[in-house]
Amino acid sequence: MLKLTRKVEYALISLRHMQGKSTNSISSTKEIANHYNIPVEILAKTLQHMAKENIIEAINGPRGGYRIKAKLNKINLVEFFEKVEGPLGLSDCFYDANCMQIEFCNIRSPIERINNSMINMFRNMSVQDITN
Amino acid sequence: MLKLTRKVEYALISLRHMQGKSTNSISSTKEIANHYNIPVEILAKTLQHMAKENIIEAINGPRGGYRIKAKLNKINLVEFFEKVEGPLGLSDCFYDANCMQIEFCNIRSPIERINNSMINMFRNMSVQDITN
DNA sequence: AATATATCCGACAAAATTTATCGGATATAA
DNA sequence: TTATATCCGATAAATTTTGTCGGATATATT
Repeated sequence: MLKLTRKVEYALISLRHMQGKSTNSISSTKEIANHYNIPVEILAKTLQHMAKENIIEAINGPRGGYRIKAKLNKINLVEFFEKVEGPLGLSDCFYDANCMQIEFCNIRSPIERINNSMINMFRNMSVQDITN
Repeated sequence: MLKLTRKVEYALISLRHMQGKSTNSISSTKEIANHYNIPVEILAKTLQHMAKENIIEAINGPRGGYRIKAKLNKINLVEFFEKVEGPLGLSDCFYDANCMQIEFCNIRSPIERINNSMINMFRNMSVQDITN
């Protein structure tokens, strides 16, 4: 409950890895996967996904790989989580109402308050707060 | 990602339901399950569990059921979540280190900071903040 | 005492989500 | 031309969450 997914963790690990290197330096999927013991294919997917979201940039061909493209201090964690994993919320009902309880639910608005607190907390942190 | 489980939701719905009734009034599993469209058996488990944790009290026999036992304003959400669902954390590694990355993980301490922020947030809210 | 209604509880099954794998395509530096 | 890298859809495995089943125990009511 209330956990991050591995995809998000792998994404953050990769960003921090890249940020530790000199600007324009390129990191390959294999390099990162080996270094941190991450399954290559799943990391590949994660990196491709981040590239599509313009967080990082892909360089094709041999000696290719990825490097950071976005300003990490400009991306807050809510944006980041949503880019990497999709919509955020303590319950599905805040973005995809399809719930047997919804009609008579007596905790929707209290949970929503808490949800907002959580989201605000993450909105006040940038990706760079983690990768630095 | 970052979601509450149904068990927690069912528990909160039940508590709020009971709190809406006069003191010492008893609510049966079936009553709550029917009212909120919750599968009876799974709600039964959840209520039994809360009874074991002394949050509510079970009355056996016909016309039995449950009523609130603890002071809900004295139970913060971290305690509550942990009683109902077990240990809390953005990552398993904070309470059960068994992770391929752990040796070289470069985001453990940053994630831990965020984890602490989240936990503090929940610690500053009581169950009653939801059930009232 | 018998009965009906409730909790109690372990084992199991289904469903959903997360995590990982496979196969083959495309891009490009050497 | 070749080797090395990204790209990407389909699928499979693993894990977690959610729900079901069967039968036991407790007790108010009749």
